[in-house]
Amino acid sequence: MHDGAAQEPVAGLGEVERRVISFCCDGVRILGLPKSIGEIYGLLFLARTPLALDDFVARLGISKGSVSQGLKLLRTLGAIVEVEGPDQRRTYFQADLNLKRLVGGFIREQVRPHLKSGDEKLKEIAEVIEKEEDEDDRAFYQDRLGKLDRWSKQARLLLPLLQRVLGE
Amino acid sequence: MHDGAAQEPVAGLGEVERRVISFCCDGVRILGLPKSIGEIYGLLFLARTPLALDDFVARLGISKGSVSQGLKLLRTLGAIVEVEGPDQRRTYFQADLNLKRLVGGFIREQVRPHLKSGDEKLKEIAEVIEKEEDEDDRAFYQDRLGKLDRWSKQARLLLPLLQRVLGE
DNA sequence: CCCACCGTTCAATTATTTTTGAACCCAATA
DNA sequence: TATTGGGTTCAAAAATAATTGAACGGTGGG
Repeated sequence: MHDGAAQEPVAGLGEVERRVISFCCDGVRILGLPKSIGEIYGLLFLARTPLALDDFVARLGISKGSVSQGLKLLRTLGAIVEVEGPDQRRTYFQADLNLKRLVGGFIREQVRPHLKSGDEKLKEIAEVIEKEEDEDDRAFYQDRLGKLDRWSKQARLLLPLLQRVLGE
Repeated sequence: MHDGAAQEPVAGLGEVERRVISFCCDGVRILGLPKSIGEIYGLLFLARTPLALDDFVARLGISKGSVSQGLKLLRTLGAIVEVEGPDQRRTYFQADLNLKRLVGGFIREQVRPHLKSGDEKLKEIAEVIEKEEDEDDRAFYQDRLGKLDRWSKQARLLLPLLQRVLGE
């Protein structure tokens, strides 16, 4: 799949920044998010003052569109938060350094919806199996579906646990 | 990103099979694996007898190359297992229905390597920070790096717990 | 009420990942 | 030792995802 090596260097940044940003890119990659998200979060994570859209464009060298979308996603995840800044007309952001909230946001926005739609699919499958004529087939399918149901339940059970363990 | 809807129908299969396979595709997608992996696992999950490479090619309508690679990955994950079959010359497989082993394999093969290389990156960053001249900058960077270190440790801590909770 | 500027949107482009299929290797068989 | 058939490999093609940039909407200041 992806091998974790070889990242194009990010221009106009100090070495620590470049490396931390690269680390964040790896991190969001594992979560299935695009690199630009990692760059934006990484830069903000190391920023001593709030940053606004144009700061990301200038320092990371990525487009306004990408930054706008990235900030939107990170905001809905709760990974960054809007704050006041020097220029009244701009929207400034700070990184939220609380891991618990970060994980919570990711689960809420990216994981739960999948589990939910998965559950609906399982229900539909159960209905289809009901209609199966052959007794043996029906029993076999029901057994297998039971497995899937249990797996899905365990996955859902896991989430609160996950949040608790990662609680700051 | 991906929205969980709209899957092209799989030909030559019963409705239950099609649906379960689609469910498996969603599942592996969440884990960041390609659709073909989900198709292969799904078909095998519903198979009453062991299947060999050509069975997957014929029933799923995907190429020999994809099936070969998919079986290889699923085998290293421990999600499927080689078994004897009617034709001595072929290699047959069965799905492993034990969730614990499945999760264990995924963590071992897909998660741990990332955490490991992440740790190495953090060590390198620490070294770079040491060289920072400015006292304030160094302190600030060290604080932030501490955060990342803690997060990385918590992620690693999580894995055994995960396996325990999902233990059949 | 107009202008200037910040941020959003989305069709087109670019980058990345996945799949294909033909060439190949190897073992079993004749 | 040639042949056949199962399985692997990998370069090329196809599919998918991410990024760009130009056009647009809205807001605050003049």
